[in-house]
Amino acid sequence: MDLLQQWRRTHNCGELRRKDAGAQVLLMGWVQRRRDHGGLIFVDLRDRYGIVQVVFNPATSPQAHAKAHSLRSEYVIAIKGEVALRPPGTENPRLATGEIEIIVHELKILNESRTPPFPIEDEAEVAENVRLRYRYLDLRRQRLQENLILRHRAAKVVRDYLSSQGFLEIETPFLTRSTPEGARDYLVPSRLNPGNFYALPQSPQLFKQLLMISGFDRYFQIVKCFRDEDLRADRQPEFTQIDVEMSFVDADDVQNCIEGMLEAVFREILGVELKRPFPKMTYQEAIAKYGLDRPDIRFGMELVEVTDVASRSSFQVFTRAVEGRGVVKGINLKGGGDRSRKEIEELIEVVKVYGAGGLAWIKVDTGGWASPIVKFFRPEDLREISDRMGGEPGDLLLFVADRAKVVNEALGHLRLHLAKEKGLIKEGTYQFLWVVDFPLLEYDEQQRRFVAVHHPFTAPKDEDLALIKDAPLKVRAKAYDIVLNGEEIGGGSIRNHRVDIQRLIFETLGIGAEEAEAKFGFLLDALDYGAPPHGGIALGFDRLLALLCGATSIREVIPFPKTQKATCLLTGAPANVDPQQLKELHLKIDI
RNA sequence: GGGGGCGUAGUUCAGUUCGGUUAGAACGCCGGCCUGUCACGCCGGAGGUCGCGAGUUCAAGUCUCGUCGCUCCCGCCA
Repeated sequence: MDLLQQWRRTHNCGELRRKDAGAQVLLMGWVQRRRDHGGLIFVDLRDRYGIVQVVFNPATSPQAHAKAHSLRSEYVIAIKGEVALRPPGTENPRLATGEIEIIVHELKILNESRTPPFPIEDEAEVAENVRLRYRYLDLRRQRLQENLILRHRAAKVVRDYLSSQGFLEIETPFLTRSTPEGARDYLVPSRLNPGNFYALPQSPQLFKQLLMISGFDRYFQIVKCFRDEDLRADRQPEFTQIDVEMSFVDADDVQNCIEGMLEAVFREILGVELKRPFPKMTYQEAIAKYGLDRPDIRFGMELVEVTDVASRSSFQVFTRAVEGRGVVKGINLKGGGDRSRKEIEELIEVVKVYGAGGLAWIKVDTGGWASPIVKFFRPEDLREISDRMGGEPGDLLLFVADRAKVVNEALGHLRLHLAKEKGLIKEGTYQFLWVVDFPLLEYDEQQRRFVAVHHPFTAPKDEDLALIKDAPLKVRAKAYDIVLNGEEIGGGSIRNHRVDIQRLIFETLGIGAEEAEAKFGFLLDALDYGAPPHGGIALGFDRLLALLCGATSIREVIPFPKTQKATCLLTGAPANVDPQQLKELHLKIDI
């Protein structure tokens, strides 16, 4: 192996072109591939900028050629040589540098490499645990390099845009206090305060509100957040938010600002011009028509309520659901009438996941309706259902009858399932949607109390405030989610800046005055010192990036992600610690 | 906490139904030959705790039970 000494790169591996022919260059990088012809040896030299072919010719430099014989994949080398046009007919149009090659005069082997466990190529499909174990090698692959480069660029667009709009990037603490409500906290024991713990923030929510109270007016941060909950393809225990807060604004101002930011991101990163303003839909409409609070409106197949007609049937599944204060809704799979009974039965599995007991179906035929359940309906009722759902011959009508929540979730997901299966979703389109007017509260059966749908600092709509005592579930919040292609990428709200209303909300949530004082006293105090009207939003940066990259998991845009059990296969975290460390922290393990 | 999928050579997989010879393939790796390749080619070779542990059996990669890991989903995630 050789020392770097005074050798320095003159170029990277991706930038040399025809016009550079004749130049003396010094390149460094990794051996992507070696093609040893015995005489000539070709090496594809790789760095993050690209790949260039270098040629070892025994006639040019016998020493370098002899040395090149020992090169292997992923060796780190430096070469001095001359840029030459490739001989006619040997250009490689698949390489950006494919018109030229480097005739090597001198070779340094800066480091050797064990044979990598998998090839450093995008095409290599490697099990995820292997990739994570050797993440530093996985990250050498072009695909992930591009993802992280895109991540950097997107973050910069966000910073530049928000800065141009007068926002200040201000850091908030990671070591903070645990607050009730919300996700499980990651805790950090305090050595100096035995028995006490910090919590890593689920989001900088309260700090950004405090910054508004301090008068910073417009704040943002691209910031890590921590939630100790179970993982998913789009959920990691630590993830990144674009966190934004503004003073003297209402929901429209926040939304408008975020639209501008996303417009800049899509323009700069993808070259896509977004249509503005983004459409808005109330939560109520989203649930009614799409079954989910994050509708994918790139295609139709909307849910249709048929509870009233269903109640007139003698089909017990329907009538019982209606009697139990449930609902009956359906979707129309256009042209789905050619599905076999077995194929329809398979769809039951899709809805069962969400608690639905089954799936009723009716095929619309030229002559009428075909289904095991038509006999329970009067013809005029079938006509009514079919018409309401836009049924035409060849269509398949699918129904779920149950509690509203189950029906909506089951059909909402079934709708997505069918659309993906039938290819109804046009790839490469970006359909944004604001979902607004979320309910402020929902009832938690387990805890037997009201809980905040968004978070406890969200303001109720002015006109609904009076309902809070008598009909808390009817109170709508000044809360909004931003949905992209059916995925929630962010959510926010206007906050309670008046302490009386904030106290009222705590009270409604069953947080007594004493508890509120103990846990949120600092916020209530702050609100009491001239808090301006304010609100904001937080966007899931990883999720946004995954959509921008076309990745199916946010792990593809995170350099060192955790597994589904929240472990790091690279470092082995989490791990045991030295007993001495525990002692210093006054901790005893009890498992 | 629950349901599904996967786990066999360094990698990706076949073999597992219905137990039966020495567990195969491709790529990669090692050695040799090769002066215009770029998925170089040709010849030869090495490489396996079939995730792990019990059990059934004359015999287990294959069947049973348990367990571990990765993954998708439900619950959970204000």
